[in-house]
Amino acid sequence: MQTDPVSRFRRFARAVTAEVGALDSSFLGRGRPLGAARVLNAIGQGRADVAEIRAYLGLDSGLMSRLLRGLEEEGLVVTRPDPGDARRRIVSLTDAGQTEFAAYERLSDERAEALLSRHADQDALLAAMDRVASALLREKIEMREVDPRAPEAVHCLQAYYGELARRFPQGFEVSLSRDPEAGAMVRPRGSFIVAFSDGLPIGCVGLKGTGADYSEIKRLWVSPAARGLGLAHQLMARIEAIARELFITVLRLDTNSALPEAVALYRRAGLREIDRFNDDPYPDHFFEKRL
Amino acid sequence: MQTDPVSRFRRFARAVTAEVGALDSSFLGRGRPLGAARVLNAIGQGRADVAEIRAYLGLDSGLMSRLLRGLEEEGLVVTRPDPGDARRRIVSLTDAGQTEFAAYERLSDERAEALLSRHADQDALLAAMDRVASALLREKIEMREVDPRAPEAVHCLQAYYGELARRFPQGFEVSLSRDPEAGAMVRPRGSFIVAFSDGLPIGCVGLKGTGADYSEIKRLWVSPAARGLGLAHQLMARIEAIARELFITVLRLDTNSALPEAVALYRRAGLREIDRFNDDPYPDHFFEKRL
DNA sequence: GCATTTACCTGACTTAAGTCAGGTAAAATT
DNA sequence: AATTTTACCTGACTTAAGTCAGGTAAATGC
Repeated sequence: MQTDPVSRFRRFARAVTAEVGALDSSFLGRGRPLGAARVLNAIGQGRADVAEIRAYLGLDSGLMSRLLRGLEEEGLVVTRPDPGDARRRIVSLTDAGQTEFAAYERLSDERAEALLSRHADQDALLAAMDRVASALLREKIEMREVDPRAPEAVHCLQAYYGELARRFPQGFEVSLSRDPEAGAMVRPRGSFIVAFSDGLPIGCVGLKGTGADYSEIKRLWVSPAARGLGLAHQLMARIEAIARELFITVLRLDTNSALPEAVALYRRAGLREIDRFNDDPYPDHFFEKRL
Repeated sequence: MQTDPVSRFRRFARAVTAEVGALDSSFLGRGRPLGAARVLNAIGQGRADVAEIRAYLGLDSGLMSRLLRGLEEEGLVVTRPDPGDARRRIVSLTDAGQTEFAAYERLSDERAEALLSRHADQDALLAAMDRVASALLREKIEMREVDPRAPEAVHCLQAYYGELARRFPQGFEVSLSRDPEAGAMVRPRGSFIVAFSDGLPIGCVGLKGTGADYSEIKRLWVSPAARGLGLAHQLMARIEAIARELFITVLRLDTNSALPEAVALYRRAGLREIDRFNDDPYPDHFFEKRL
């Protein structure tokens, strides 16, 4: 019986090999050997340093040199010496190279679309794919400070409000269109952080300068695809570090017992439970931390 | 922002390519070119017909011939003419070939284990991987009649009872050790079906001959990894076909409103709701279908 | 300032993979 | 029975990928 973890993983590998291999094969759709196509795409993704591309693709220096020359002869890339170190070379795409790279991207998109369109339960499938990818990439999660009105932030906040609406027994009213608190979550009064995993927004947290003698942590959310990876802790640590940068000395936050994992997280993170400090109807738990 | 389906799928492909590629590379761990190793493994998996292996691996007939001869020279496989068609050839592993194939399997297992061990949230990760694999392989689901006391069946039944225990407000008492009903779910009185996806049991259903003038459908279960693929319908259709084979004319079943998707399924499947026909404390919905 | 290291290039080579045009014997078709 | 098709084999060839031993020029270390 193939129910042990190793068998399950190997079954997964067998299942995705065919589909993912088909995606890779878009690198062969334009009459260019795989090696040259991979180099072109590495450059298209923004890699400019020859040594970096070589390390990324695991190529021999001689082979890399020949592949690059081939692309140069095709008129797709140009190289010039690194001004800071004339031994090194900087590569970039010409206009023709941009066009060719875009064609590869389109091919990949088309194959991905064709593969996906064969599946009826796309939402569930993509959710599971997000989960697998987030777990596999968990060491490469990147956090960026963004404006809470930026699309990445709005994406997270919509998911957050949607979840509140589902989980609060009394529901939750979304008033996202013009968030009155957004202005308080930008520097220098506050901040807003979005966590990305290979480009996909998977979590957020806000720091809201209230003008009073404390600041508030708001809208801590982690995508279902990324739960169990310790991301909420990382977000809390990061926003706390920013609070210190902004000379904030007292952090407060409120939450609801319908979100028991949030309550547990705040307790574990060393926040102290305090009395109600606002008259918001939703929260029933209140925390504080002095920095 | 990379939140559209195509970007999410491509992110998934990027994330798994590295890991799955590492698994594939176990085919290179024994000093044999990839092509030869793939042929050896195809034979080890039970493929015996040369033409079938050629089609499966997408090889040219000349190349296949040479790879096979190489393996023969290594003493790993033997070929003999197909007795039914002397043009065709049957390949099988020698003892040395068996040993070599087992070594490849061990390599793959070890790599899989190493990859998995790097992940803390294994249960959630494997659940998501099962879901992805089941969706990708949904056209290759295989249903087999098995004894309800066989390990594959017990695996499904444990999952089934576990889910009942979680979902019934009053809980559910598992008395699996010696299932008194198992004997009524084997031919000629009844039947038990397990659905497999590339070896993993992902669903089951039982047909219980009661001795009375009706038979019962019992223990319809679909793994969370395979929901949304229409498997429950397939299982119902299959068990109904078997009931006809056994000259059963009336099918009954009971279920509980804590399982709304089951109630909805039975209604959609054309079963008629009837009055309570037993004094089991758990069910509160009763269905019948005349064949 | 001089030796060493580094980044890239070049030429000669090997290996793996695959293609293509025949060829043989058995099976299927007419 | 003759023809065609099929399954496999063989030899000659091409291409892609990669390896290895030098070589040049710039940067670095002592």
